[in-house]
Amino acid sequence: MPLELLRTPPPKERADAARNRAAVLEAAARLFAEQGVEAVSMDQVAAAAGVGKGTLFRRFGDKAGLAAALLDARERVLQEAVLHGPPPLGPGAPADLRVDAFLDAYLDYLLEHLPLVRMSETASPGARYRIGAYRFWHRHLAILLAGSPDPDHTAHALLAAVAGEHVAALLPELGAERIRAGVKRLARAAR
Amino acid sequence: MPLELLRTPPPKERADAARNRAAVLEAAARLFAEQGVEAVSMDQVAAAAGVGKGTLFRRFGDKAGLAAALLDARERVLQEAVLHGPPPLGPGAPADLRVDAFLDAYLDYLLEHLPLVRMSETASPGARYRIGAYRFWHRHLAILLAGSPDPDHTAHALLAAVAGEHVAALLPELGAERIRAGVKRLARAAR
DNA sequence: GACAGTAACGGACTGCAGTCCGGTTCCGCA
DNA sequence: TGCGGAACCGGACTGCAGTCCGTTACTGTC
Repeated sequence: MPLELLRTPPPKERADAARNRAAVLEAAARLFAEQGVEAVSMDQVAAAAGVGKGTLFRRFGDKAGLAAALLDARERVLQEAVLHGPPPLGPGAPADLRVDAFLDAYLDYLLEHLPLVRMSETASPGARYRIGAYRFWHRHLAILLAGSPDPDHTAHALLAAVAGEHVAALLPELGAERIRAGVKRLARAAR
Repeated sequence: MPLELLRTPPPKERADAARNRAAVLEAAARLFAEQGVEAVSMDQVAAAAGVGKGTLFRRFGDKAGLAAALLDARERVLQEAVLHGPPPLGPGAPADLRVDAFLDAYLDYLLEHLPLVRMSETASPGARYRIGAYRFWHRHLAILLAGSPDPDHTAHALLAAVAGEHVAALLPELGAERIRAGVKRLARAAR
Protein backbone atom coordinates (compact mmCIF):
# COMPACT_ATOMS: atom_id res chain seq x y z
CA MET A 1 0.00 0.00 0.00
CA PRO A 2 1.31 3.45 -0.91
CA LEU A 3 2.66 5.31 2.06
CA GLU A 4 0.71 8.45 1.15
CA LEU A 5 -2.48 6.78 2.26
CA LEU A 6 -1.18 6.63 5.78
CA ARG A 7 -0.39 10.28 6.04
CA THR A 8 -2.38 13.41 5.53
CA PRO A 9 -1.54 14.41 1.97
CA PRO A 10 0.79 17.38 2.35
CA PRO A 11 -0.04 19.58 -0.66
CA LYS A 12 -3.74 20.36 -0.49
CA GLU A 13 -6.79 18.21 -0.02
CA ARG A 14 -10.09 19.22 -1.46
CA ALA A 15 -12.67 20.15 1.14
CA ASP A 16 -15.12 17.40 0.19
CA ALA A 17 -12.32 14.84 0.21
CA ALA A 18 -11.24 15.85 3.70
CA ARG A 19 -14.82 15.71 4.94
CA ASN A 20 -15.32 12.25 3.50
CA ARG A 21 -12.03 10.95 4.84
CA ALA A 22 -12.93 12.08 8.34
CA ALA A 23 -16.45 10.66 8.03
CA VAL A 24 -15.13 7.28 6.90
CA LEU A 25 -12.55 7.01 9.67
CA GLU A 26 -15.13 7.99 12.26
CA ALA A 27 -17.72 5.54 10.98
CA ALA A 28 -15.17 2.74 10.66
CA ALA A 29 -13.86 3.26 14.18
CA ARG A 30 -17.38 3.15 15.56
CA LEU A 31 -18.51 0.09 13.59
CA PHE A 32 -15.29 -1.83 14.28
CA ALA A 33 -15.61 -1.11 17.98
CA GLU A 34 -19.27 -2.12 18.04
CA GLN A 35 -19.18 -5.28 15.94
CA GLY A 36 -15.56 -6.33 15.59
CA VAL A 37 -13.32 -5.71 12.61
CA GLU A 38 -14.08 -9.03 10.93
CA ALA A 39 -17.83 -8.62 11.06
CA VAL A 40 -18.01 -5.24 9.36
CA SER A 41 -18.18 -5.08 5.58
CA MET A 42 -16.84 -2.26 3.47
CA ASP A 43 -20.41 -1.62 2.27
CA GLN A 44 -21.46 -1.03 5.84
CA VAL A 45 -18.63 1.40 6.41
CA ALA A 46 -19.48 3.29 3.24
CA ALA A 47 -23.16 3.45 4.13
CA ALA A 48 -22.51 4.52 7.72
CA ALA A 49 -20.15 7.24 6.51
CA GLY A 50 -22.70 8.44 3.96
CA VAL A 51 -20.21 7.87 1.18
CA GLY A 52 -20.07 5.82 -2.00
CA LYS A 53 -18.11 2.61 -2.16
CA GLY A 54 -15.87 3.95 -4.86
CA THR A 55 -14.81 6.82 -2.61
CA LEU A 56 -13.99 4.45 0.20
CA PHE A 57 -11.80 2.22 -1.92
CA ARG A 58 -10.11 5.02 -3.85
CA ARG A 59 -8.96 6.59 -0.64
CA PHE A 60 -7.96 3.53 1.39
CA GLY A 61 -7.18 0.94 -1.27
CA ASP A 62 -8.67 -2.02 0.56
CA LYS A 63 -9.78 -3.14 3.98
CA ALA A 64 -6.16 -3.50 5.11
CA GLY A 65 -5.56 0.11 4.12
CA LEU A 66 -8.54 1.28 6.13
CA ALA A 67 -7.30 -0.61 9.18
CA ALA A 68 -3.81 0.84 8.70
CA ALA A 69 -5.23 4.35 8.49
CA LEU A 70 -7.04 3.83 11.78
CA LEU A 71 -3.80 2.64 13.39
CA ASP A 72 -1.75 5.40 11.87
CA ALA A 73 -1.91 7.90 14.72
CA ARG A 74 -1.03 5.33 17.36
CA GLU A 75 1.80 3.97 15.27
CA ARG A 76 3.30 7.37 14.73
CA VAL A 77 3.40 7.93 18.47
CA LEU A 78 5.53 4.81 18.79
CA GLN A 79 7.74 5.78 15.88
CA GLU A 80 8.22 9.21 17.40
CA ALA A 81 9.17 7.72 20.78
CA VAL A 82 11.66 5.44 19.07
CA LEU A 83 13.25 8.27 17.12
CA HIS A 84 13.22 11.13 19.60
CA GLY A 85 11.77 9.95 22.90
CA PRO A 86 13.61 9.28 26.15
CA PRO A 87 15.80 6.18 26.52
CA PRO A 88 15.72 3.24 26.64
CA LEU A 89 13.06 3.32 23.89
CA GLY A 90 14.57 6.41 22.32
CA PRO A 91 18.25 7.04 21.56
CA GLY A 92 20.87 7.13 24.29
CA ALA A 93 20.60 3.68 25.85
CA PRO A 94 22.71 0.61 24.97
CA ALA A 95 21.40 -1.27 21.94
CA ASP A 96 20.34 -4.38 23.84
CA LEU A 97 18.20 -2.34 26.21
CA ARG A 98 16.70 -0.48 23.30
CA VAL A 99 15.76 -3.75 21.62
CA ASP A 100 14.02 -4.93 24.78
CA ALA A 101 12.26 -1.61 25.18
CA PHE A 102 11.12 -1.64 21.57
CA LEU A 103 9.76 -5.17 21.76
CA ASP A 104 7.90 -4.32 24.96
CA ALA A 105 6.44 -1.16 23.48
CA TYR A 106 5.52 -2.88 20.24
CA LEU A 107 3.80 -5.71 22.07
CA ASP A 108 1.86 -3.18 24.15
CA TYR A 109 0.69 -1.56 20.95
CA LEU A 110 -0.03 -4.90 19.30
CA LEU A 111 -2.00 -6.37 22.16
CA GLU A 112 -4.05 -3.21 22.48
CA HIS A 113 -5.06 -3.26 18.81
CA LEU A 114 -4.69 -6.89 17.84
CA PRO A 115 -7.76 -7.30 15.59
CA LEU A 116 -7.01 -4.11 13.69
CA VAL A 117 -3.33 -4.94 13.25
CA ARG A 118 -4.24 -8.40 12.10
CA MET A 119 -6.59 -7.00 9.51
CA SER A 120 -3.99 -4.53 8.31
CA GLU A 121 -1.42 -7.30 7.95
CA THR A 122 -3.44 -10.11 6.45
CA ALA A 123 -6.27 -8.65 4.36
CA SER A 124 -4.18 -8.94 1.20
CA PRO A 125 -1.26 -11.32 0.68
CA GLY A 126 2.06 -9.80 1.61
CA ALA A 127 0.38 -6.64 2.91
CA ARG A 128 2.38 -6.65 6.12
CA TYR A 129 5.71 -6.37 4.36
CA ARG A 130 4.60 -3.57 2.08
CA ILE A 131 3.40 -1.22 4.81
CA GLY A 132 5.81 1.62 5.45
CA ALA A 133 5.69 0.93 9.17
CA TYR A 134 7.10 -2.56 8.71
CA ARG A 135 10.12 -1.15 6.91
CA PHE A 136 10.55 1.31 9.73
CA TRP A 137 10.49 -1.31 12.49
CA HIS A 138 12.79 -3.54 10.47
CA ARG A 139 15.32 -0.83 9.90
CA HIS A 140 15.25 0.17 13.54
CA LEU A 141 15.89 -3.38 14.74
CA ALA A 142 18.54 -4.08 12.13
CA ILE A 143 20.48 -1.01 13.18
CA LEU A 144 20.28 -1.98 16.84
CA LEU A 145 21.46 -5.49 15.94
CA ALA A 146 24.51 -4.26 14.05
CA GLY A 147 27.45 -6.49 14.84
CA SER A 148 25.48 -9.73 14.89
CA PRO A 149 25.97 -12.06 11.90
CA ASP A 150 22.97 -11.02 9.76
CA PRO A 151 21.07 -8.11 11.31
CA ASP A 152 18.64 -7.89 8.40
CA HIS A 153 17.49 -11.47 8.70
CA THR A 154 17.42 -11.41 12.48
CA ALA A 155 15.28 -8.28 12.45
CA HIS A 156 12.83 -9.95 10.09
CA ALA A 157 12.73 -13.05 12.29
CA LEU A 158 12.02 -11.02 15.42
CA LEU A 159 9.24 -9.18 13.64
CA ALA A 160 7.82 -12.53 12.53
CA ALA A 161 7.61 -13.46 16.19
CA VAL A 162 5.44 -10.41 16.86
CA ALA A 163 3.26 -10.64 13.73
CA GLY A 164 -0.42 -10.14 14.51
CA GLU A 165 -1.42 -13.50 13.12
CA HIS A 166 1.31 -15.27 15.06
CA VAL A 167 0.65 -13.59 18.38
CA ALA A 168 -3.10 -14.06 18.00
CA ALA A 169 -2.57 -17.80 17.52
CA LEU A 170 -0.18 -18.14 20.47
CA LEU A 171 -2.10 -15.97 22.88
CA PRO A 172 -4.63 -18.60 24.04
CA GLU A 173 -1.91 -21.21 24.34
CA LEU A 174 0.90 -19.26 26.02
CA GLY A 175 -0.55 -16.00 27.30
CA ALA A 176 0.86 -12.52 26.79
CA GLU A 177 3.64 -12.67 29.35
CA ARG A 178 5.22 -15.84 28.04
CA ILE A 179 5.15 -14.41 24.53
CA ARG A 180 6.73 -11.21 25.77
CA ALA A 181 9.47 -13.05 27.65
CA GLY A 182 10.07 -15.45 24.78
CA VAL A 183 10.52 -12.75 22.17
CA LYS A 184 12.91 -10.80 24.34
CA ARG A 185 14.90 -13.94 25.16
CA LEU A 186 15.13 -14.68 21.46
CA ALA A 187 16.37 -11.18 20.74
CA ARG A 188 19.03 -11.47 23.39
CA ALA A 189 20.14 -14.86 22.11
CA ALA A 190 20.28 -13.70 18.50
CA ARG A 191 22.60 -10.84 19.26
CA MET B 1 0.91 -36.62 -9.57
CA PRO B 2 0.51 -40.11 -8.10
CA LEU B 3 -2.83 -39.73 -6.46
CA GLU B 4 -2.56 -43.04 -4.69
CA LEU B 5 -0.14 -41.43 -2.27
CA LEU B 6 -2.76 -38.99 -1.06
CA ARG B 7 -4.52 -39.57 2.20
CA THR B 8 -7.62 -41.78 2.08
CA PRO B 9 -10.15 -41.14 4.86
CA PRO B 10 -10.18 -44.24 7.08
CA PRO B 11 -13.91 -44.87 7.70
CA LYS B 12 -14.84 -46.20 4.24
CA GLU B 13 -15.44 -43.85 1.36
CA ARG B 14 -18.23 -44.26 -1.10
CA ALA B 15 -17.13 -45.05 -4.65
CA ASP B 16 -18.54 -41.86 -6.18
CA ALA B 17 -16.96 -39.78 -3.43
CA ALA B 18 -13.55 -41.35 -4.06
CA ARG B 19 -13.87 -40.79 -7.80
CA ASN B 20 -14.75 -37.15 -7.29
CA ARG B 21 -11.97 -36.58 -4.79
CA ALA B 22 -9.41 -37.95 -7.23
CA ALA B 23 -10.87 -35.93 -10.10
CA VAL B 24 -10.73 -32.72 -8.07
CA LEU B 25 -7.14 -33.23 -6.94
CA GLU B 26 -6.03 -34.06 -10.44
CA ALA B 27 -7.78 -31.05 -11.96
CA ALA B 28 -6.53 -28.73 -9.23
CA ALA B 29 -2.94 -29.90 -9.62
CA ARG B 30 -3.10 -29.32 -13.36
CA LEU B 31 -4.77 -25.89 -13.17
CA PHE B 32 -2.50 -24.67 -10.38
CA ALA B 33 0.56 -25.76 -12.34
CA GLU B 34 -0.69 -24.12 -15.52
CA GLN B 35 -1.97 -20.80 -14.18
CA GLY B 36 -0.62 -20.37 -10.67
CA VAL B 37 -2.48 -21.02 -7.45
CA GLU B 38 -3.69 -17.46 -7.04
CA ALA B 39 -5.17 -17.20 -10.50
CA VAL B 40 -7.39 -20.26 -10.30
CA SER B 41 -10.88 -19.95 -8.85
CA MET B 42 -12.73 -22.71 -7.09
CA ASP B 43 -15.37 -22.55 -9.81
CA GLN B 44 -12.72 -23.34 -12.37
CA VAL B 45 -11.49 -26.30 -10.35
CA ALA B 46 -15.01 -27.63 -9.96
CA ALA B 47 -15.74 -27.23 -13.66
CA ALA B 48 -12.45 -28.82 -14.73
CA ALA B 49 -13.07 -31.74 -12.40
CA GLY B 50 -16.60 -32.18 -13.72
CA VAL B 51 -17.98 -31.74 -10.25
CA GLY B 52 -20.39 -29.35 -8.53
CA LYS B 53 -19.16 -26.55 -6.34
CA GLY B 54 -20.92 -27.98 -3.31
CA THR B 55 -18.98 -31.22 -3.66
CA LEU B 56 -15.70 -29.36 -3.86
CA PHE B 57 -16.33 -27.33 -0.73
CA ARG B 58 -17.88 -30.11 1.29
CA ARG B 59 -14.82 -32.24 0.77
CA PHE B 60 -12.03 -29.67 1.15
CA GLY B 61 -13.63 -26.96 3.27
CA ASP B 62 -12.06 -24.04 1.47
CA LYS B 63 -9.23 -23.14 -0.88
CA ALA B 64 -6.69 -23.59 1.92
CA GLY B 65 -7.98 -27.11 2.50
CA LEU B 66 -7.62 -27.95 -1.16
CA ALA B 67 -4.04 -26.70 -1.16
CA ALA B 68 -3.31 -28.68 2.00
CA ALA B 69 -4.72 -31.83 0.41
CA LEU B 70 -2.40 -31.39 -2.56
CA LEU B 71 0.57 -30.98 -0.23
CA ASP B 72 -0.44 -33.91 1.92
CA ALA B 73 1.62 -36.63 0.26
CA ARG B 74 4.76 -34.53 0.26
CA GLU B 75 4.31 -33.52 3.85
CA ARG B 76 3.83 -37.08 5.01
CA VAL B 77 7.10 -38.10 3.42
CA LEU B 78 8.83 -35.47 5.53
CA GLN B 79 6.96 -36.48 8.67
CA GLU B 80 7.88 -40.09 8.05
CA ALA B 81 11.56 -39.20 7.61
CA VAL B 82 11.47 -37.23 10.84
CA LEU B 83 9.83 -40.06 12.78
CA HIS B 84 11.55 -43.13 11.35
CA GLY B 85 14.13 -42.06 8.77
CA PRO B 86 17.91 -42.12 9.10
CA PRO B 87 19.70 -39.54 11.26
CA PRO B 88 20.28 -36.67 11.48
CA LEU B 89 16.73 -35.95 10.27
CA GLY B 90 15.39 -39.06 11.94
CA PRO B 91 16.08 -40.26 15.50
CA GLY B 92 19.58 -41.12 16.66
CA ALA B 93 21.49 -37.89 16.16
CA PRO B 94 22.09 -35.18 18.77
CA ALA B 95 19.20 -32.75 19.11
CA ASP B 96 21.03 -29.75 17.71
CA LEU B 97 21.92 -31.62 14.53
CA ARG B 98 18.35 -32.83 14.22
CA VAL B 99 17.04 -29.28 14.47
CA ASP B 100 19.38 -28.17 11.70
CA ALA B 101 18.42 -31.14 9.56
CA PHE B 102 14.74 -30.50 10.09
CA LEU B 103 14.99 -26.82 9.20
CA ASP B 104 16.95 -27.69 6.07
CA ALA B 105 14.48 -30.34 5.02
CA TYR B 106 11.51 -28.12 5.79
CA LEU B 107 12.96 -25.25 3.79
CA ASP B 108 13.57 -27.62 0.87
CA TYR B 109 9.93 -28.62 1.02
CA LEU B 110 8.75 -25.04 1.47
CA LEU B 111 10.80 -23.57 -1.37
CA GLU B 112 9.67 -26.32 -3.71
CA HIS B 113 5.98 -25.67 -3.02
CA LEU B 114 5.92 -22.08 -1.85
CA PRO B 115 2.75 -20.86 -3.60
CA LEU B 116 0.76 -23.88 -2.48
CA VAL B 117 2.01 -23.69 1.11
CA ARG B 118 1.24 -19.99 1.18
CA MET B 119 -2.29 -20.65 0.02
CA SER B 120 -2.76 -23.39 2.59
CA GLU B 121 -1.53 -21.11 5.37
CA THR B 122 -3.18 -17.82 4.53
CA ALA B 123 -6.47 -18.48 2.72
CA SER B 124 -8.38 -18.22 5.97
CA PRO B 125 -7.27 -16.37 9.09
CA GLY B 126 -5.34 -18.58 11.50
CA ALA B 127 -5.44 -21.51 9.06
CA ARG B 128 -1.75 -22.23 9.47
CA TYR B 129 -2.04 -22.91 13.17
CA ARG B 130 -5.04 -25.17 12.83
CA ILE B 131 -3.48 -27.56 10.33
CA GLY B 132 -2.40 -30.84 11.90
CA ALA B 133 0.99 -30.58 10.26
CA TYR B 134 1.77 -27.37 12.13
CA ARG B 135 1.12 -29.10 15.43
CA PHE B 136 3.39 -31.91 14.33
CA TRP B 137 6.30 -29.65 13.40
CA HIS B 138 5.82 -27.66 16.56
CA ARG B 139 5.84 -30.69 18.78
CA HIS B 140 8.92 -32.09 17.03
CA LEU B 141 10.88 -28.87 17.50
CA ALA B 142 9.73 -28.37 21.07
CA ILE B 143 10.92 -31.84 22.01
CA LEU B 144 14.29 -31.27 20.37
CA LEU B 145 14.60 -27.97 22.20
CA ALA B 146 13.90 -29.50 25.61
CA GLY B 147 16.19 -27.92 28.17
CA SER B 148 16.04 -24.41 26.75
CA PRO B 149 13.97 -21.88 28.74
CA ASP B 150 10.65 -22.11 26.86
CA PRO B 151 10.74 -24.79 24.17
CA ASP B 152 7.11 -24.22 23.20
CA HIS B 153 7.57 -20.57 22.46
CA THR B 154 10.92 -21.06 20.77
CA ALA B 155 9.45 -23.71 18.50
CA HIS B 156 6.63 -21.37 17.52
CA ALA B 157 9.12 -18.58 16.85
CA LEU B 158 11.28 -20.80 14.63
CA LEU B 159 8.21 -21.88 12.68
CA ALA B 160 7.25 -18.22 12.29
CA ALA B 161 10.62 -17.70 10.63
CA VAL B 162 9.78 -20.37 8.04
CA ALA B 163 6.15 -19.38 7.45
CA GLY B 164 5.24 -19.29 3.77
CA GLU B 165 4.22 -15.66 3.85
CA HIS B 166 7.37 -14.66 5.67
CA VAL B 167 9.77 -16.58 3.46
CA ALA B 168 8.01 -15.38 0.32
CA ALA B 169 8.46 -11.78 1.43
CA LEU B 170 12.14 -12.22 2.34
CA LEU B 171 13.14 -14.26 -0.68
CA PRO B 172 13.63 -11.38 -3.13
CA GLU B 173 15.47 -9.35 -0.51
CA LEU B 174 17.76 -11.95 1.06
CA GLY B 175 17.73 -15.03 -1.16
CA ALA B 176 17.21 -18.63 -0.07
CA GLU B 177 20.65 -19.27 1.34
CA ARG B 178 20.69 -16.31 3.67
CA ILE B 179 17.27 -17.28 4.95
CA ARG B 180 18.44 -20.85 5.48
CA ALA B 181 21.57 -19.76 7.32
CA GLY B 182 19.68 -17.20 9.35
CA VAL B 183 17.03 -19.61 10.57
CA LYS B 184 19.60 -22.20 11.58
CA ARG B 185 21.69 -19.59 13.35
CA LEU B 186 18.60 -18.48 15.23
CA ALA B 187 17.84 -22.05 16.26
CA ARG B 188 21.36 -22.54 17.53
CA ALA B 189 21.25 -19.27 19.46
CA ALA B 190 17.87 -20.02 20.99
CA ARG B 191 18.98 -23.31 22.43
C1' DG C 1 -19.67 36.11 -10.08
C1' DA C 2 -19.02 33.07 -14.00
C1' DC C 3 -16.11 29.64 -16.20
C1' DA C 4 -13.15 25.91 -17.29
C1' DG C 5 -10.47 22.19 -15.85
C1' DT C 6 -9.89 18.64 -12.94
C1' DA C 7 -10.17 16.05 -8.78
C1' DA C 8 -13.40 13.51 -6.41
C1' DC C 9 -17.82 11.19 -6.17
C1' DG C 10 -20.98 7.09 -6.02
C1' DG C 11 -23.51 3.27 -7.22
C1' DA C 12 -24.10 -0.24 -10.70
C1' DC C 13 -21.30 -4.10 -12.03
C1' DT C 14 -18.09 -8.20 -11.97
C1' DG C 15 -16.15 -12.23 -10.11
C1' DC C 16 -15.29 -15.03 -6.25
C1' DA C 17 -15.77 -17.73 -1.82
C1' DG C 18 -18.67 -20.23 0.56
C1' DT C 19 -23.74 -22.06 1.73
C1' DC C 20 -28.05 -24.59 1.14
C1' DC C 21 -31.18 -28.00 0.10
C1' DG C 22 -34.03 -30.80 -3.19
C1' DG C 23 -32.67 -34.58 -5.81
C1' DT C 24 -29.66 -38.61 -6.82
C1' DT C 25 -26.61 -42.48 -6.14
C1' DC C 26 -24.58 -45.95 -3.69
C1' DC C 27 -24.20 -49.74 -0.21
C1' DG C 28 -25.58 -53.25 3.17
C1' DC C 29 -28.89 -56.50 3.81
C1' DA C 30 -32.47 -59.76 3.04
C1' DT D 1 -32.35 -58.92 -7.14
C1' DG D 2 -34.80 -55.46 -4.82
C1' DC D 3 -35.25 -52.21 -1.02
C1' DG D 4 -34.56 -48.52 2.44
C1' DG D 5 -31.93 -45.11 4.19
C1' DA D 6 -27.70 -42.80 4.56
C1' DA D 7 -24.20 -40.43 2.14
C1' DC D 8 -23.28 -37.67 -1.46
C1' DC D 9 -24.18 -34.59 -5.44
C1' DG D 10 -24.58 -30.11 -7.81
C1' DG D 11 -25.96 -25.74 -9.13
C1' DA D 12 -28.71 -21.85 -7.76
C1' DC D 13 -28.10 -18.43 -4.26
C1' DT D 14 -26.02 -14.94 -0.93
C1' DG D 15 -22.85 -11.55 0.54
C1' DC D 16 -18.54 -9.42 -0.04
C1' DA D 17 -14.27 -7.16 -2.08
C1' DG D 18 -12.86 -4.51 -5.42
C1' DT D 19 -13.51 -1.94 -10.24
C1' DC D 20 -15.38 1.25 -13.69
C1' DC D 21 -16.94 5.23 -15.58
C1' DG D 22 -20.52 8.74 -16.32
C1' DT D 23 -21.68 12.56 -13.21
C1' DT D 24 -20.87 16.12 -9.76
C1' DA D 25 -18.81 19.89 -7.41
C1' DC D 26 -14.68 22.16 -5.78
C1' DT D 27 -10.88 25.55 -6.82
C1' DG D 28 -8.13 28.83 -8.98
C1' DT D 29 -8.56 32.36 -12.61
C1' DC D 30 -10.50 36.34 -15.05
